[in-house]
Amino acid sequence: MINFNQLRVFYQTAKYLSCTRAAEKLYITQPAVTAQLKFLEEFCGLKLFKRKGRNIYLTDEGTILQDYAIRIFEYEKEIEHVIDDMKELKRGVLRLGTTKTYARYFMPFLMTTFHESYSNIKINLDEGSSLDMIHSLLDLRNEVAVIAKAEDNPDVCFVPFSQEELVVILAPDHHLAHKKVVSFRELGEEPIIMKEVGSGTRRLVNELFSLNDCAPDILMETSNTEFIKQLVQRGEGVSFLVREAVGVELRERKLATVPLEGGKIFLDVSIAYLKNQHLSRTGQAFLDILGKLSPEDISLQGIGTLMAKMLSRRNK
Amino acid sequence: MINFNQLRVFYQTAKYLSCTRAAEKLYITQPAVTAQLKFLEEFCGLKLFKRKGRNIYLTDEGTILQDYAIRIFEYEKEIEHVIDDMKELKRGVLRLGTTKTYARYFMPFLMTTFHESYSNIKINLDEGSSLDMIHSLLDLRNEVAVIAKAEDNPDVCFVPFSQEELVVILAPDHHLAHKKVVSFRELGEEPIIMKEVGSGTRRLVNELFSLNDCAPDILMETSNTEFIKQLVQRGEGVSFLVREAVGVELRERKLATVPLEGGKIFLDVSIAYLKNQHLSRTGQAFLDILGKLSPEDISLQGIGTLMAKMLSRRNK
DNA sequence: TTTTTGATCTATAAAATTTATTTAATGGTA
DNA sequence: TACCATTAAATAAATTTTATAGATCAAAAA
Repeated sequence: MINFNQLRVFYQTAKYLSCTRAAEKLYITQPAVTAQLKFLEEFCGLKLFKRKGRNIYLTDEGTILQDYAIRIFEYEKEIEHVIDDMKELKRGVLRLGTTKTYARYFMPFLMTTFHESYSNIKINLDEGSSLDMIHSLLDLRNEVAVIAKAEDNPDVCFVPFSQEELVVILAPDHHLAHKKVVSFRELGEEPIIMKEVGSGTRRLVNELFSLNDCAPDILMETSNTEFIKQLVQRGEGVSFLVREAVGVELRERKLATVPLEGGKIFLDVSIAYLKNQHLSRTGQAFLDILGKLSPEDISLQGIGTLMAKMLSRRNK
Repeated sequence: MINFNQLRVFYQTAKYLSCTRAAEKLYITQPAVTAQLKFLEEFCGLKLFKRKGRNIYLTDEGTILQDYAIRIFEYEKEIEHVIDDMKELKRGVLRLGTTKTYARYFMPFLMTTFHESYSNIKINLDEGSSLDMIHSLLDLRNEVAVIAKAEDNPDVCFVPFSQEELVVILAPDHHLAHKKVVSFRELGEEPIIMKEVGSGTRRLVNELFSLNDCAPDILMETSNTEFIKQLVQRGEGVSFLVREAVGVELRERKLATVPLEGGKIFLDVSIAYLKNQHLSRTGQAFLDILGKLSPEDISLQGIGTLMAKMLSRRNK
């Protein structure tokens, strides 16, 4: 194993062909240089310098070694630069997790906002169900997740961030479609097309059904929102989705919605990260960006309002 | 300045994702690893590992740093390899000096012989007068020189190596060409074409003239042997050259020679190197090769005999 | 299943040791 | 004389070890 301290002393001495100069550059005394050079020569089993009078010169072996030393210490500079970059968030990775729904409807926006402040941080966006994303945090695959609180976990910290309205969707010609209001009990009679296990939407829907002392009659379950929309459109059953996700279809009357008895329901969107794990600087930076959106934004507002806020802030 | 010891510990720990394993590989105890990692993280101002239970994982920053560490320590291996090669004379440079005459007439032979034993050592052959070569030793430009002893120097060590016969050369139709024997006094009457200042031949010739209480009448001086031959051939004057250098011309009767009164004269060929300077391994190896030719070869034998010897030894 | 036990890791603190550096004095060279 | 390298002893700094604790996991036992 090469002693890099000795190599560094050699490098400087070879550069200036002077122990004294090398000592100055290294902020040590000159005898320390002589000593380290001696150790290095002993280690190599080679004379690296020729001493002539009060001057020193490289031997041929020394010259060969110098070539390599130069590369090593140029490389060191590079590493130091990289470390500084990472410290100053000029370089790094942010591993984010989110659900497909959010990924599609507002993550691009959050990412753009983050990217404006930290343009050199590579964002790695992972998608899956809310539960999958919680697991990805626990497995350290992701650092921050923007998800619905699908399941409580003692090791995960959930910061409420926004709320999304959840709406019942049905085919426009569905027999419930024209009712003024619909109850969970009524919906319990209908075949339900449910999001997959682990989904925050599913958790909320299940909760609401059991609050109303009934249970959903699950016909199918899938993680694919497009599937759900198409199935509902064909009248296979009814489902629940975030309003933002079906805005177009509702407007184009491909899908319909009915107000729920008891008023609107909302899905909490949270920022999740591990409790007992130091957040990386990039993760922290992302939270800071999100934090600037609150606290007013952490209210009963859908993402549409939130995005408007962010946009206005950006324009300032 | 990066502490390479810390980086090395980091490198091994990142490789095995285990402090214990890294400690084994580094032949230190595990707490030493933990400590060094802590120092490195402090230096960087970045978390490099995530601790989860009894395992550790790289953070993103750690992964980036690892890329660089890998390169550094792969490079270290390369350097160690180069050092070994130099030690084992599988790599290196031999800077040799010699005079034009020898360079032409027997250095190629010496070099080939050396190259057979040390095929990876680059030979750098420098040419000049004997005196030039002595200066090149003193200036550390060359390490070993094969020259005539042109001038004594307290810092240079001369090891007699061979002897070359020096002959008078004259035009075949020169009025002295057919004498049985010629004296220096007679030659003092003739215009002499002399080798340049610093030449070993010149020194010997001068010495011999003054031993005979006369001095050469120098018509011209040059370092170029071919010039001398042509000038002598045209009858411009007489000169002295090593017999080996004029073998062809004598045989073809383009030049003539006359025996000298007092018998043959010889030029000592010596191996010269600095007294108070450690010889490099390559230099030492070259001397060893030459040393194997002696001691019988260091006798009154010309280079022709010597080469025959070397050849025979090679064929064994 | 749940609990317990033992093995395995990492972390920490203090002491011991090794390594590097400084101080002071020496010697050689221009 | 001034400058630079070397040497040796003393000192400072770094690294490592020893000893110990805490956490987790897997297998064994309740």
